[in-house]
Amino acid sequence: MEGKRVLRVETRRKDLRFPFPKNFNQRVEGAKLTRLGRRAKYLVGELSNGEALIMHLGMTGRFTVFGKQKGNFHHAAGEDEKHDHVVFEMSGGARVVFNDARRFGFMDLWPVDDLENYAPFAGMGPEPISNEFSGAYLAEAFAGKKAPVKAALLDQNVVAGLGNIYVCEALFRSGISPKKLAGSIRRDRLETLAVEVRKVIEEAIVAGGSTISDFKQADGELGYFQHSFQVYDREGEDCVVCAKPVKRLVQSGRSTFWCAGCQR
DNA sequence: GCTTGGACCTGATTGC
DNA sequence: TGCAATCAGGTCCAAG
Repeated sequence: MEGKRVLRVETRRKDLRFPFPKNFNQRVEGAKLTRLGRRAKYLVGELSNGEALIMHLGMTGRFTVFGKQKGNFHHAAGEDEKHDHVVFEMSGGARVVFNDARRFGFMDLWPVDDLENYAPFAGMGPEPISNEFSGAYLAEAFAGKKAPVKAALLDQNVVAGLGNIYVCEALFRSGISPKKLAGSIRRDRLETLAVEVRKVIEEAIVAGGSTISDFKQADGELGYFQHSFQVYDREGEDCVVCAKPVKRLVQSGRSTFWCAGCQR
């Protein structure tokens, strides 16, 4: 999409998780997408008309690129078209289709020069792969926190962009119990945690993400990081380190997978 | 002010 | 086989 013009936008329903912003199609059509970036789990497309096209995949959202483009990204029609909710027709012939069965994703528009005041971004923590994120940062962010470290790492105001899978994996690699209160973890262990969080994210990106049921990359490829899970979705299986069974518990309504032998 | 849990919506899986 | 219950990668908001 980057460098291309949005020739036409087709919204096939009036809302996703939230209603589309007012006059969404008209505000996007005709604009050139000058830069496509990301903040946490939000995709941010900067448009030539000064607005930012903000897109979130929710849990089951997916963008697929159809049409001829440098010989790649040429695919047959999607298998579940009833969940194709938005179609962007780009200059150059590509069709970018947003599909989201569960409709937890959404799209929004916000002035590019005011993104720091976009509500979800205000107060958001640093990116886990940025220089700002470190053991020292975690010590400061966790100070006085009585929530379990699992819940604290999922809080986007602490660190931006970690989800349930990667928090479970990072805690396992760090040897830290998900039940440990965030404010009670020693500084040296937070240094380890910061390193492992970064490594998990970087490895997952290289592997093309995690496909549990329906995630696909833009070219239709599946992710491969699920083959590297050490605890996530492995309840009852042997821990890869100590062979004790991996446990599951529910924290703040989310499943946590962990090893009681390795994580203290 | 901080933390938890329900709600949002659909589909796949499990159990009766 | 068929139906109901449960669970799922995220985020927001009300209640505690």
